Amino acid sequence: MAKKKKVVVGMSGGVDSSVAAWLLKEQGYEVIGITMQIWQDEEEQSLQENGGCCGLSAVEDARRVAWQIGIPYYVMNFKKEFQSRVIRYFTDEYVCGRTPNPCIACNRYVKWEALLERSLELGADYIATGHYARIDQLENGRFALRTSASAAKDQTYALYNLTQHQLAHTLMPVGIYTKEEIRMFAQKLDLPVADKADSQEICFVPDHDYAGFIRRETGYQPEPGNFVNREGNVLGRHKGIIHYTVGQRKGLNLSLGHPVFVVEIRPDSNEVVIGEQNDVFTESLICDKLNWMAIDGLHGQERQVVAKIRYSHKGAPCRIKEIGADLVECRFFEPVRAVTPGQAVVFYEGEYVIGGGTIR
RNA sequence: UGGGCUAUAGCCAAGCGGUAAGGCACAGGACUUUGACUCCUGCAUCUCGCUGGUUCGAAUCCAGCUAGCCCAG
Repeated sequence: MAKKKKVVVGMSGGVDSSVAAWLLKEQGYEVIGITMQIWQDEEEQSLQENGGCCGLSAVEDARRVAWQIGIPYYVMNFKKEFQSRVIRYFTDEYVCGRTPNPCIACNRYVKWEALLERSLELGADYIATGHYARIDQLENGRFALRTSASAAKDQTYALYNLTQHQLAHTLMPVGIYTKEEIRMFAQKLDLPVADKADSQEICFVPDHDYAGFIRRETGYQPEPGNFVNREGNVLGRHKGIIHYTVGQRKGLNLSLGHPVFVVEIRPDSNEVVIGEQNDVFTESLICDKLNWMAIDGLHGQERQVVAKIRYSHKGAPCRIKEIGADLVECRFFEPVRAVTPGQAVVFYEGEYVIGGGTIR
């Protein structure tokens, strides 16, 4: 009798990963539940009612779910990895005038790199999560993310940076279902987390004050500077570049009679450039730190793809081509709003992620 | 210290005797596993620079005062 494949499921305490664990058990895997402790202080559980994707309310909920489903459950400490690969990256990027996406870094380096390696060491064959995405092995032998069966809840964007090795050892059992279906599973199973709200906001900044977090975390003191328009005229004073991102309207405290937006952040001169709605649209971008998925590179070829430039972007058709080593230019057919340095751009062909990079 | 103009919420600004539009900003909420965007709601009631007066009734008319701007000195 064939030995059961062993899967470690990362359980956040939310509905999705809870149902994922159950689905895998139903499918005949030997399932082990793990919650990754990544940022909280143990005593800090009090403020956890809302939880993040990685909250610690988390542990209580996940433990109960695991017990209910009948799988072993453990908590593993990944604070060190999270600190160096997510929090430091996050604060560094803002200080440099860029806008990081911590979830993407967390996925690649913590949820996968760290959890997968430890799981493999423990004899697991796969790790699994509750992400709304699918993984297929293509004819060319490569593994690629495929959009979730329900377009309304697709999380491939945040996962574009996974490696071939990581994808080869990953299962995402909820990717073929809709959120509603997952909740129904949870209700039928009478899981305590069936009605838990979706996570949102940066999990390690529950009060939404990320600038305050950067100050407390690093001791960095934001330096006030000028808001300028494209002609270089000073429009007002800003609170320090970490408070802003391209496309931002709120919080500028600029009353010019009509809405204005951040169009550029200049860390060297400590200026934040302000423009009109139109000024925030551009028709091209350049990205680096590429990660190829369905293909292993462009090899000098141009390709027409659909690119998403932020998590909630519907995607825009464009043409991509290499313009240097680890450098791709992306030209959109129609201007896109608020291309933001530091954010990821992810390329899709049909339902597959072919790759992506970091906007520079 | 001659003449003229203007003083309405944080900013801009409607209003022209009948019981304070709108925009921006701001706040709260929705949306969202990042930051944003977007949407919804709220936002002048011993109130319209101050003090009096006319009137049933004034931000709107009158007088004086104060402040700022412009022209002439």
